[in-house]
Amino acid sequence: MTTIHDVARRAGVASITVSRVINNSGYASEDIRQRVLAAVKEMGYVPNRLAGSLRSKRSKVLALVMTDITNPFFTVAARGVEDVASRAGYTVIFCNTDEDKQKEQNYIQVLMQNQVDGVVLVPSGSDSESVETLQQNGVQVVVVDRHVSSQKVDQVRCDSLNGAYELTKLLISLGHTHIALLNGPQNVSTAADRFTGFNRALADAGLDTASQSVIFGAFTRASGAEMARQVLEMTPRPSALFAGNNFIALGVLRALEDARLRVPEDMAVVTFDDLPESLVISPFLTVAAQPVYEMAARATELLIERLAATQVYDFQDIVFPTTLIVRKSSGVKIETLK
Amino acid sequence: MTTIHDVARRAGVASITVSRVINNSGYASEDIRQRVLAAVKEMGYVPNRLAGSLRSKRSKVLALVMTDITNPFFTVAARGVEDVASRAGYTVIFCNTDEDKQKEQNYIQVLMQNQVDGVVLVPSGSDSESVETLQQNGVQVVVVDRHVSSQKVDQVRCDSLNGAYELTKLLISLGHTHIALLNGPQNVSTAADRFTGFNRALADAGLDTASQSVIFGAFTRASGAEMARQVLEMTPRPSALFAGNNFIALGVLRALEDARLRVPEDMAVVTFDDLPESLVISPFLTVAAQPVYEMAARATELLIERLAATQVYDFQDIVFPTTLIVRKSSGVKIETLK
DNA sequence: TAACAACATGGTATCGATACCACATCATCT
DNA sequence: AGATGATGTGGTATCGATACCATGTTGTTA
Repeated sequence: MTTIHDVARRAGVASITVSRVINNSGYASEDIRQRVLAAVKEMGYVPNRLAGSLRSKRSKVLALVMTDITNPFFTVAARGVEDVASRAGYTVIFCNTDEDKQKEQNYIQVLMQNQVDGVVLVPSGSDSESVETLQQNGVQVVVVDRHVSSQKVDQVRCDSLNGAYELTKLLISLGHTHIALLNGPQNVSTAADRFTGFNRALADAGLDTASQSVIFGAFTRASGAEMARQVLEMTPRPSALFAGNNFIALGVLRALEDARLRVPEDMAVVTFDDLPESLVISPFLTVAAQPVYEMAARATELLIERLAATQVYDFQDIVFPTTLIVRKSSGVKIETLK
Repeated sequence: MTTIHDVARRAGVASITVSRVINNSGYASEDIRQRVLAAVKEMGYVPNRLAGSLRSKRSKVLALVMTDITNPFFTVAARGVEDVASRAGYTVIFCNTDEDKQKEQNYIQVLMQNQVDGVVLVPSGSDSESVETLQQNGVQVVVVDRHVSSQKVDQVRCDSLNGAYELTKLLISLGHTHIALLNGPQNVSTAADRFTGFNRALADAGLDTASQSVIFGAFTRASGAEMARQVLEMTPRPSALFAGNNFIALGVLRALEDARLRVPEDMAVVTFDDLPESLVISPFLTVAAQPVYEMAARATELLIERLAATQVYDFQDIVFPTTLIVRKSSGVKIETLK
């Protein structure tokens, strides 16, 4: 393979000059610039970034560690990260942990070994172990979507508590008194916050929180369907279901269809996260929508700012608001039906 | 950051010995092995792979360059690649090209700069430009799913032609004489092969191929819906639709639902690729299923074998058979209905 | 016109690991 | 006993780029 020295020899300059030209750093006369670029082209020179990063101690690579690539929520987030990163000259590596702590830690190790400059992390749990591991190794981190206990890291997320509060309040205002929350894992902050918001809305409305059904499962279709089946067998059966995220909602819809229950006539349904238009028959789910793209983009900006910064400064905790979008799935006022 | 030299000093050995211990290469007495591992642990040593790869000229990193990460087809393929790769000690980087030639080339450049050892490539077109670029830079390649014109590369794919032939033959045997093929891009080999298989089945049955509707679009839900809408306005309207892949099928189903057409009563539907159970209401699509996981795994094995090989050998072209799975969406014999 | 900044280019050391070679020691075999 | 090969350890050069420092030229300003 041709190296920077080969190019330099061909162009009749020093290798450091070639480096300056291809990186647009330092000065270079137009004459030399042309000669170098010509040599690069003729020889099909591809710079070896390993060597460069080794010396400069900056790899210009970021990683997005997320829990489920197949979820449109994270697909959109990935675009947000990549757009901002590539604009700043960074490459992004995508890692999928499947909500598995072990996989997450493995990836963290591999990323550190490969000297990534920074990590956008969607943690699989609420502890800050991965965050600390990275920081101890000099890798910058931003936590997105989910909150971790550490105070010493930038965090960007949505207001799950308030979103859940609003969704629940809506259902209550429609006359529902028995609502089931089909949630994600209890140790994930978004699930915990949605649980809190749910309870608070019930309490504020003077409803008994103890008599509501709350199930903690996983943020997957399969878990959503399974939790819905459990709920349908309860007596008395809830009149409304609150799905913890988009995938749980899809599972819920499937279980309801299997049980020949209509939405919203037989069962009201609301959920977190909007689904891209292409994934659903037609938009009809009432949701607390999160500005995913903006969240991911903002997180990446924070990360890059910190990488560029010459000194340390306070960690930020940014919370985006959710937007309540009322569609058909939440139904109309129960009294109206009677 | 602690380096291998720091660890060596702490353990009272030479750095090369540390290298041997952590890589399990060469000899090391039990005593020294313990001392080194203890030092590694105490100091939280994380090897710098950039340095190692620079010297050894092997990064132990592979890349999977695919066209649509959000398609379950590729999600499964990704697992196939990763499983085989990690078993052999390789890390995998995932790249998504969105069927965009430019993006593909950009990724290829970045991957070469970062010295990946090999690439599993799902090409966005049928030319072999990316393959050649990689090979010229000493990066091994295996082409998966889609065929490229080059003879000098390992290729692994499914028998799209025969799969399409069987699906079409099935529709014909059910009495359909006017079938529309809603296909992917014409310059993608799988779409082209399915087109050929489609035509061959029609010809073999003595049907006029010219009078059938064939539309080339994209392998997406949106395109599937759009093509279906076009077809529904035709006179005479086809009685069966052949979707070029799973996403096109989902778009088709949506368009049919919007048009209040029932499947299979009002319109028979068949497609390529099976969908994971979790994505559909209930398995009811008649499909030509492809062994995606096996295909991806086999491709990765070929790649790794070639990386381990000490000499060159003939390139392989492996073709997996498809499996016809008949479900409800293809309907029953038309005469039966009358 | 002296002084100083901006422009332009190169020499050399170095990042952190491993390749390669060298050199002991020890057990085993004829 | 000497040869042979497996075992065990280290010294030094090197991968390909960039950091840092040095040096010369040109233009500009007081």
